[in-house]
Amino acid sequence: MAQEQAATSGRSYRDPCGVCLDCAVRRQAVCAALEDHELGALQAIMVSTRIGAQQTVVEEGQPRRRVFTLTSGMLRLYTMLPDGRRQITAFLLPGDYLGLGDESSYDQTAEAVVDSVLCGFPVAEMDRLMERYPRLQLRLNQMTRIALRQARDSQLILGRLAPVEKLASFLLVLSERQAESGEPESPVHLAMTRTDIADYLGLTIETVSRSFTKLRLQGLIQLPEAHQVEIIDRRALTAVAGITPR
Amino acid sequence: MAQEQAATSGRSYRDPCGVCLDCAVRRQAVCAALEDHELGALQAIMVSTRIGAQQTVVEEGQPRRRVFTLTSGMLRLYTMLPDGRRQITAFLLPGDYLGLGDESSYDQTAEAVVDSVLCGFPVAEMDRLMERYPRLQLRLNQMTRIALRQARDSQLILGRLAPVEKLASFLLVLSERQAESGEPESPVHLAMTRTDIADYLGLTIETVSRSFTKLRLQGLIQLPEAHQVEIIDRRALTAVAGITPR
DNA sequence: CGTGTCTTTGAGGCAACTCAACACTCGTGG
DNA sequence: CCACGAGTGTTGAGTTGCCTCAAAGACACG
Repeated sequence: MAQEQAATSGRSYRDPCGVCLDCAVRRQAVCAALEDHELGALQAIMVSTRIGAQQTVVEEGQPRRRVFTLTSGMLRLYTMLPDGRRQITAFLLPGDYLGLGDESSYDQTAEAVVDSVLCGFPVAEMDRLMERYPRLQLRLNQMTRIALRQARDSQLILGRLAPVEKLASFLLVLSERQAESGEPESPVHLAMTRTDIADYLGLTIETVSRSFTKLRLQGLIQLPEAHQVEIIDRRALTAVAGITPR
Repeated sequence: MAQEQAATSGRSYRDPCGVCLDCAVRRQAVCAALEDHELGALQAIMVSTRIGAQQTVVEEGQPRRRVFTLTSGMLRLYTMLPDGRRQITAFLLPGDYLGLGDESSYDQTAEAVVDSVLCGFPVAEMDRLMERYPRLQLRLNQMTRIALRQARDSQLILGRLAPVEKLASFLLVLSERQAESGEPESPVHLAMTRTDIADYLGLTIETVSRSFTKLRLQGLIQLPEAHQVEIIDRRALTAVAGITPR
């Protein structure tokens, strides 16, 4: 396992050039709740952080002092059992918020899947800001509700779908999220490894690999590279998934 | 399947005698956020509803017009696949709130496991009340965060635990929740059927039954009745569960 | 060019599922 | 009072499919 190598944080700094106004996730993240002229207040408490792939952002059990918006890259959120079994509960994409479910301490570990950039906010100052701008609070609640729905979708996938169905629905969700970010639906880019996918879907890497092969042999997808999935027959893939992705 | 028999609501009425002040879940439910003298506002929009076992409270897809606090009994929240496979994502106990994750329409079906009593609130009036009492809003957000954490715990259980481990952790969680309600920890009362447990843990009823037998033969539990579980060796049961319940 | 990581594929075993039968409880009605 | 049927839970036998173990290919990096 490579991700145990480092728990160090990346370099932090007041972002010199990238202002919130020009941010790539300005319309997706928490900040979407604020008007342009209100952004300064958020930017004043914001610290931009770059983090390398496989590095830990926050660790389960640590005091929850900062919350984050992911602006680029990808994070995995996971819980680990004493014997090493791991369950990834979510992949965070740009615009997503880190710290939604946590109370006084983080209850899951967050690691960067690839090099990522985060906006960090001190919890205390964020709380003050939410009192000042109630819409910020409302937006955060909405994002928590969305996360809850996603977690419950995941429960269905983990509990009742067969391996191929799990993978099909996973690919469709990724495809949808790519589309939401303005990228094309079809060549789905898998930033995570097969191990990550397995630990997200409750499978072994071998079963994940075999499921990819099955979908490929059925002509539903193509795999030009291991991390590039071309969706050939979306309708059939949806049928295999058993569920209509939200 | 018996639960398809009825989608009718129980009788609704302004509760004549039971006032919020004397409510059994006054300190656990949303209303815990309000002072005694503020309760009247909540009670004014509240409609108490009795619902029989197996009856549907809200159905997936319906417009979310009312939200509820469960005051007695038990609900199951579930999603169903077109082919009949079912995943129960949560069991709601007295004090729990129904409608946390939903936006404009319910995204899961809620059914009564046993005869239950609910406090119903029109969404529009509840929203107005939350503006008037910000603490109500905060409390609801906190409950959503708790639900999110529970859903993520469930993801771990579904994705990475073996059947016996799943059942052990399920029993421990129920035991804990009983204790929170002031009841004894040990004879855990299982209001739901084996089918419900199976659909919650991602197993078949036979595997659930065999797992009960395994725990019993190992001397960790006793089963005087099918719905009564005496926890004999809590430490060993926790070890089997693999996780420390929150 | 060797080393390490990641992915895929193959072979075999075991555990959970499927199918089936039986025990038990609880109503209902003869 | 007992026979009967429906619903629920347990147990057994057999099968399927996922996991385990193993190996080889692909690729990046030093």
